[in-house]
Amino acid sequence: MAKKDLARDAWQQVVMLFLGDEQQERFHEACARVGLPHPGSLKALVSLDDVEPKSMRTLAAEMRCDASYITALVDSLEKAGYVERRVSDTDRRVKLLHVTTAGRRAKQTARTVLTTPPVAIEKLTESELRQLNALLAKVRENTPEPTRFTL
Amino acid sequence: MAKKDLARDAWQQVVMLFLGDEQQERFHEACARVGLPHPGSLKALVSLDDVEPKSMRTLAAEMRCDASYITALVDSLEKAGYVERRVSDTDRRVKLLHVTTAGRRAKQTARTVLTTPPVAIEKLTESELRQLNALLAKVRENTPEPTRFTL
DNA sequence: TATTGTTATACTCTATAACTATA
DNA sequence: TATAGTTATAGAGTATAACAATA
Repeated sequence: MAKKDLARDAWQQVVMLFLGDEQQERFHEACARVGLPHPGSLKALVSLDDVEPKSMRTLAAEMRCDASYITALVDSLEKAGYVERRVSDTDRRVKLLHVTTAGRRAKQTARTVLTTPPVAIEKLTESELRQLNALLAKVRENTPEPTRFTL
Repeated sequence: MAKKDLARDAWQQVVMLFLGDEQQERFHEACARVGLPHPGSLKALVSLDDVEPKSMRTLAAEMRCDASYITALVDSLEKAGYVERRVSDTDRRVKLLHVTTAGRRAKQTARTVLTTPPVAIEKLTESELRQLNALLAKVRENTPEPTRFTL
């Protein structure tokens, strides 16, 4: 088989695995666990850095959604006590989003739910898992722009 | 590292790869290419079998959504000429969804878009790709219920 | 009476446009 | 004048409830 087809096959299997495991339902479960209303707000929380605050605008760009929606998302995050808006010292138009301690805890909980592997993966042997990890790590190293958010 | 953690790591990498590659945008692109209004209708089309017709109810159960929404999705698929509703011979309440020739072509187009691998995967060597494929195939063999839809 | 599919309707998620405050 | 964020509003996507036809 041509190399191109091998690559396509590999990705096809990833897609099917992912859709088959219903990661979408995982996302909803994670929302329920941390008490957030919808996946958007959770994605926003996960997109924020624990120590380096981002402006609303930056977050909107990263999430590729409208700024007005970010307002709504951050409202729910603030209501849950997971982030604080603080006016920037250098530009008073800008609001910086600080993740609170509770926010960090919530992220950790979400991370645990989202990265729970499907049973099929756990059935691999230890050495197979090591191989798989090594290959996936290599793929991620090759990724041009690193993932927008880190789990 | 414990085996459990290796499995979690592997899955975490899959999740990040998948989200990083913006498979969601892929889905929208595939919709545009085959002229369907939204991901829901494309997912419905891809969930249908080319030869074995399914009832609306069955499709609703598989897609885990309300029957009334299936009505809307199938409306758009029928408008695009990709499926036909045919009343069942054995139960006249039931409508069976037949994929048309144009529908099969559309599925093939969508498949091509959705399985296009991210560049990072294409950078692996041929032997690494073979290894990755073999491991992923093994994972999919272990999957308890086979994926709802096959790309 | 129970079930399949449809219609009418309402709710949730997300975007566009108009607005306020600051630069 | 241009930019950051908010508010008001509208649109898309999805569900719930009531309904018609068939079982």
